[in-house]
Amino acid sequence: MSEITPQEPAPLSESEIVAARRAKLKRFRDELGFEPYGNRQDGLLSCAQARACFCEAAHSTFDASSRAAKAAKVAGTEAAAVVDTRTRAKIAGRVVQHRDMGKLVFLSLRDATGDIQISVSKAAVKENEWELAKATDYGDILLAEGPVGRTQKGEVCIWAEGVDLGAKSLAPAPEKWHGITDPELRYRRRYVDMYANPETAKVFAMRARIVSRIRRYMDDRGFLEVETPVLQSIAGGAAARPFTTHHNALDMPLFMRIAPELYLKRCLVGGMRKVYEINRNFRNEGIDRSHNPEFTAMEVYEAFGDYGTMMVLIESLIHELAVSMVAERTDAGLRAEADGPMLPWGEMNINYAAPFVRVKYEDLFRRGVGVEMRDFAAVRAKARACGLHHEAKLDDWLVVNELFEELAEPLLDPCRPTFVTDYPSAVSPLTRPSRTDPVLCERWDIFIGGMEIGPAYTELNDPDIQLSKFTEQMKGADDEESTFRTLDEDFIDALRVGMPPAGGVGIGIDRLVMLLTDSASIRDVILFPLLRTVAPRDGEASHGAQENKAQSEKSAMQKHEGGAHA
RNA sequence: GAUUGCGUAGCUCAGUCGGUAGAGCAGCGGCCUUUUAAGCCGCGGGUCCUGGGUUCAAGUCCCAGCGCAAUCACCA
Repeated sequence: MSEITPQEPAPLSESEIVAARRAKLKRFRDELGFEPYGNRQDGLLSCAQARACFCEAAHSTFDASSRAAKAAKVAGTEAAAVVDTRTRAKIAGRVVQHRDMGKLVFLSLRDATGDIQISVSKAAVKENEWELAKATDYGDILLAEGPVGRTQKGEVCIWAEGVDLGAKSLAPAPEKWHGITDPELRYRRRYVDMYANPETAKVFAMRARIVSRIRRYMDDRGFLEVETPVLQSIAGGAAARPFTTHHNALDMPLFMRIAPELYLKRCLVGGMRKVYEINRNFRNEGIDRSHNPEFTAMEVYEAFGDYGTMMVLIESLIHELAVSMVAERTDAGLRAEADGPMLPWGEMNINYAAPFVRVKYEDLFRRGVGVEMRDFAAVRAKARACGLHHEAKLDDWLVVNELFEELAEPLLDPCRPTFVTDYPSAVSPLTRPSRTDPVLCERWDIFIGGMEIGPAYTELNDPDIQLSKFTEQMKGADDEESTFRTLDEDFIDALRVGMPPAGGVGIGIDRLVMLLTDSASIRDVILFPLLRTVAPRDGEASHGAQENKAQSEKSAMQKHEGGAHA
């Protein structure tokens, strides 16, 4: 790896900007004696820490005493020594501003914590350091060391007494004011987006804290975090198309999981009382503002709980997260309102006050559709009146559900988190029917901002009912679906061993992060969202592209070999 | 998968009725020791997404394709 000798491959198509940067790299190394790709550095402060080092008293003491010394020098009198008690800081950051005043250069360096200005004076640094500061490009990573003071305009500034090169950047930098705005570029070159648009980096820092708070919340309540297979020979636990893959040595077809559900339930059978997994799922389906083919969810199961247990758990979790976001996002002028934490989401202002709204499916249906959902004649009449033309082909309950989605769901207030409870059994085939009314099942869905954040169930743990429902479901699957649906007999076996009654819930973490960080698209909260690959143009066949090609050829060969060995 | 919109310099964007391709930033050369998107003087930089077509002439009009976005469909 380290044996690659530095050289100038300089493809013909290279732009003059890149050529200029390469020339500088060479100059920094050969003439100025800097290592363009840096070395270990100890004792670095972050930009935010360095800014926090500023002390007004030390600054004014230094300012006064150095002015006195200067005056004394002019007057030719004896002066007291300059008093400098300013804190010194050593920082590293990417150059995002470069203002060259002649014999004084102002630079803004940026790291994940923010920006800090440094000033490099010709008189204060070594000759080669001065030349480096003069010639450095936007995007280079620099190190600076010196006292933390202030400029005449009041900006906190490190008055550099030493400058070093952390890493030379060869890439043309984005516009220093607008950053990059083209969403495609932002997703494809996220590493540029992250430094050019500090908002991006901020969202991902918030995401990390949200996920960490979720973990702490679950851990504090005695839930055990587990990890279950991503590669599954039967992709169960949800109705979705899986991605397919293949294990060479075992010569076995495999699926990427669409849900961890069936494995987490096995954990309950094994004796875990409370489990959760923050899990990446993969679903081979369309992409839009709230769907990415791989997404993060949290699934939770609690033995001897039910869907009500899960409601209390999730309501308080989301409420707590909202409270902490209000506290954290002071920049957005947020505060805890008397009637609950409010967070903006696009044009909306969502009120996370607990308790959340609760509405029964049947009641919402009555309000939205205007007829009783169990009165199928009235339901069908209404469907026809609404122009639901394929109504005749549908099962009664499917018509109910279509009308519900069309006419009742829009009644939900997107600005209030809402639990819709007690769905008809017929539309949730794998759910346990209600103890009091078998037409209904013990399930809720939580909606926030018009998005479905997740469902919860009182889990089905009767192996015989589970088996017959699975079988029934597979009969209804069309050809394409049935290719992916296989009866998970081992799971039925597990239920036969005996699974305690349980409540379970799945929460879409990406969507929750969208809401909490005011992000419009799921791609804004996923670091590297899936994009179509784009063929490199002629003359642009870069190193990376060739490598990729070589790699895919290699893996194709391996696959071939795997097949041959079988 | 369908519909609509967008694709112009490294980046952010103009480009009129079809008539020689523009600006700011970035880059290169010069000046400048307190700037805040610093400023001033000068210079270079284009596969107008790709391929066809119409036309004397296409960044601009038409067709097809590619990519992205939005909406819908599929889907939790």
